[in-house]
Amino acid sequence: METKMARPVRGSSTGRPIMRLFDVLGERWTLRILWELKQETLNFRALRERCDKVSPTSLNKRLKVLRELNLVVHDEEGYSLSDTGQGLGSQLLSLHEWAETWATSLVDAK
Amino acid sequence: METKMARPVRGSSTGRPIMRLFDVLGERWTLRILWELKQETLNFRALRERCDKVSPTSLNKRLKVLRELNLVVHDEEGYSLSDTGQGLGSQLLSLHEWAETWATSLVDAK
DNA sequence: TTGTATCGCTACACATTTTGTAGCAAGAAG
DNA sequence: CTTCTTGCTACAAAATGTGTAGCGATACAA
Repeated sequence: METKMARPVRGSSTGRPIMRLFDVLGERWTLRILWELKQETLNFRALRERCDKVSPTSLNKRLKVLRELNLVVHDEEGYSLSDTGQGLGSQLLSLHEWAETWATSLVDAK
Repeated sequence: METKMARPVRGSSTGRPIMRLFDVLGERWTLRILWELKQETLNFRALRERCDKVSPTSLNKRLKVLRELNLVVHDEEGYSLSDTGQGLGSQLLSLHEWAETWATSLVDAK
């Protein structure tokens, strides 16, 4: 039984899902891509615009990985989060809420 | 009123906290560092070991940013999450739970 | 057929980031 | 003094990311 999870993992060779996840999310643009796709389905060029015109090279690299990991799907409508990916999207939403309070605390600390 | 939040943000110039967060978390090792510090206070060298011997150069760069953003603190005991950072740590814990079910779904999809 | 437009994506050279090794300076303890 | 551990820096090589131009496929119009 071998899955995409078993691929070489940067930083940790245990193959623990959380490490694989940190790996993927730690690559530039990944979080942002998931964030934008959480809001709506977008085609390649539109997604690029949303992500501050990330280079198509990078975008395509990320999308390829995200599709392999079953987080993003691609159909005639464009790119969107898979059912699994939606779960991760929700996590990002709660991260967003946390970030708002964090920002406030930073301001207050001034 | 100006905070560390206002610093140049890779990918987005709006300065929205979530974008700043994506920025920081999207740098290599940041998520892992937070993860390890969530478990316990560690000194520089110990933290390095936990993070698969990340180069001291990278580790120091990350720690510097995390301290500036008030997520990590450094005292005689070593490095640890700030009160604010703990909040982020909890998010990672729930990310961990999600990752476990994700892994299962990947295996099943095989 | 021949245009025109849009799509996903690739080529490639340049720029930035990350890595690995070595080791320094400061402090504690003998 | 020596020896040990600490946080951290220097620096060159390797890996990763960027920006622009544009290709091949597809769709629709003239």
